[in-house]
Amino acid sequence: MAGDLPCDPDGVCMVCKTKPLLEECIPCSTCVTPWHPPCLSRPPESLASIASWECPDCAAPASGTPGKAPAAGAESGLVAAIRAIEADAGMTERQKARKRQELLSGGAPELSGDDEGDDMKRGKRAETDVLDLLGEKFKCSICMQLPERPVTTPCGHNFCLKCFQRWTGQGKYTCAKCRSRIPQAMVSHPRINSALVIAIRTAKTSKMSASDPQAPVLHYVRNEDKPDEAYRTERAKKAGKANACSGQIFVTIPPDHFGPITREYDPKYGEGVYVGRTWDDRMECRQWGAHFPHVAGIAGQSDYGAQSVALSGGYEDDEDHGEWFLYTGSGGRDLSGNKRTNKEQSFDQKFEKLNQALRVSCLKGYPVRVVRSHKEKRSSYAPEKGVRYDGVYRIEMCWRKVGIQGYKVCRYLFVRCDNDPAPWTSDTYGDRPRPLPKIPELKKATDVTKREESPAWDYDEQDGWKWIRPPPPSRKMLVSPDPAVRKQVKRAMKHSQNSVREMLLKEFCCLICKNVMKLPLTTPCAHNFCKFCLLGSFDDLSAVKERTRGGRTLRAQKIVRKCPCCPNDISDFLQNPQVNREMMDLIESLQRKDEEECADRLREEGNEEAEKSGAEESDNNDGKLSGEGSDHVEKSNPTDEGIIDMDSLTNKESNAGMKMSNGEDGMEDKSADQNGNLAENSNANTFGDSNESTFESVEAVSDTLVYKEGFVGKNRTPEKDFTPCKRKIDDETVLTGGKKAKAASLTRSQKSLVE
DNA sequence: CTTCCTGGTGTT
DNA sequence: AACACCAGGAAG
Repeated sequence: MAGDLPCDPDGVCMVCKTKPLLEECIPCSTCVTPWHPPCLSRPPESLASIASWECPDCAAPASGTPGKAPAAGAESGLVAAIRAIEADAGMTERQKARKRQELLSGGAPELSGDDEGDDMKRGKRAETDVLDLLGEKFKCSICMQLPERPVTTPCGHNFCLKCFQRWTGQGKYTCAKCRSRIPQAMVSHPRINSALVIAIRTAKTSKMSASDPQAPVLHYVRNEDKPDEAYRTERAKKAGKANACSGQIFVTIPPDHFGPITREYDPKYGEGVYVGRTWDDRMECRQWGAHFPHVAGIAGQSDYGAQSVALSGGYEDDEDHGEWFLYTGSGGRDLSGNKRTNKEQSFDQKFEKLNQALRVSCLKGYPVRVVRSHKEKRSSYAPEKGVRYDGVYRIEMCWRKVGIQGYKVCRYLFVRCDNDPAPWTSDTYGDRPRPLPKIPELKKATDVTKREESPAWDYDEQDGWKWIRPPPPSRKMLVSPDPAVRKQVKRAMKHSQNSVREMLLKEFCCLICKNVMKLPLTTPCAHNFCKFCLLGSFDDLSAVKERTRGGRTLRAQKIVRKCPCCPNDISDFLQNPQVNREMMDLIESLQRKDEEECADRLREEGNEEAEKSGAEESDNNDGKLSGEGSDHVEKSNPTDEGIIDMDSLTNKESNAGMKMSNGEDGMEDKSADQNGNLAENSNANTFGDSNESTFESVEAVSDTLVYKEGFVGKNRTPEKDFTPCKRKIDDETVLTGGKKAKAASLTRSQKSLVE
């Protein structure tokens, strides 16, 4: 059984290491990977069965995630379709690969509504280009497909998580492509390269959703006197962010809002909280409404339902399988004194309070938002750092059982039901209804609760997941929607439509210099950096400290070097870091294309400007943002410029970097880096003015709002006594680009303090 | 890594 | 007003 391996990309059988002729190999009918029959433990019996032969990997899919495969009924059709593609002599290999991908990702992309504007069409064309590029550049070296849940080895090769795990599961601890050793840590805890995931997915899907807000009830809390970031009151200055107060709430959902936070609730950027959105900490997550409680894992009301949960490793009974997980209720612990958390359980959990709230959501079939925190160390699906929004799940059933610590715990089966794919997959489409996984512990469960009525949130063949019955009305309804807010939302939504390539390039940022990576390295902890940035951030790269004393060499001492983004020791990786070639190729192709498009756009805009420059001037005099033109200039400039500037910079730099790469190491690179930063700062300054005016106008709008109650209570006067919570690097705000306005680095309250 | 310990915020 | 809560620095 073990030991069955396919041929590698060069056609060399991974078992016998010979290179059989192509005709000698048989392709798997599903994944089309070639295999060397003499090396198979169970080769196909007859000639006839070769045509429909499935490789060991496809025939025995890894257990675990349910429903990942296409619907059973469609399968035979799928296989036939793939074979038809393979048999088509009129297609090049690339075209075939492309077709296979389309099939496997759930059918050809439907290009609906061709009546969209020119912009949209260009967008679509760009995407398919990018998808082509991806298909060319990125292949899991085992299955030869676009990597699914990609992981990157220290030697710079990319694999599907599953292929990788299958490979290492067979006791192979060397790279399937280059035979370099794979470190044990990566074998036991492979990390998904999320930058790659997002890139692949952005290329596949168009984020330009057509959802037109049909007058949602906008909830607005009076909190504009709060700073943008979490802060601490005079009294709370002692300890860390634990005692911070929340900054502004940016979204306009009521605190008891169920389901996704869509763009119409986001007057700031008009994006809403998209799946995969990550924040530094729980406070920031709270500010975007994904999960309001700062400490608690469950947001909800026992008589009403639970809106969201956090998976952050607080309860050892939790079990995370990505698309579904088993969640543990809260309570059962002694929290007397000022303990926030106490891992020790000393009594049984019951279905009351927040546990009951979850049960209500289960019974009603409400969507529950899920955030995962980096603190959940046991899950492969947890983010590397911060807190990430992973979409909505439904609680299919709940029960009680005796937990690991011997007391009863409440248990919930969460199953994903989001229209957007999860952050760890490069799927194009979101979830489809999937069969419930087998839960062995159910045998010993008590108080088993299942939903009787039809779920309020359910799947519709046409529209995907949606409210089948109306969502529960908010009990904290506050304001009548102000037309100004709606206008603001609309404007923000327009601006959020970045071009695919811009988004992609943003994903391929070096986490140190924040520019698009050149010579990208992927650490075993799945962080991406420019080679020079990473190497340059360590002054001495020798593996060990050679301690010499009196001419004698003492025992060498290993040096620990932490990844700049996480506490992992990457000193082994630094000994022989290999550039992720595939990623580099892709970045370079993207940059080339981006230049082309920029040129295109400039030409077009030049024409447009010329056409209607007369009309615009009168608009601008008004000062208020009336026309799209002025609007566009004001708000999109900072992001646009930032990106364009970044690119041109990187291009210059990468040229320089390439030439330099022959010569000596980090010195030059560092100076280049500094240049980059300098340039960026000056850029920020240059546009500071326009930014500020945008800000003021936005706030002026907010101030006109009516409110009944707010989050600011208890006579708190943050302006007078807050200190902002520490931020690591100032330019972090700048670098997140469009997400956070650059002006945000200086909050309004801070400004007033300065004055 | 573990332990200590602060005093936010929503719910009861 | 009391209570509960899957934080998060800092120190050991």
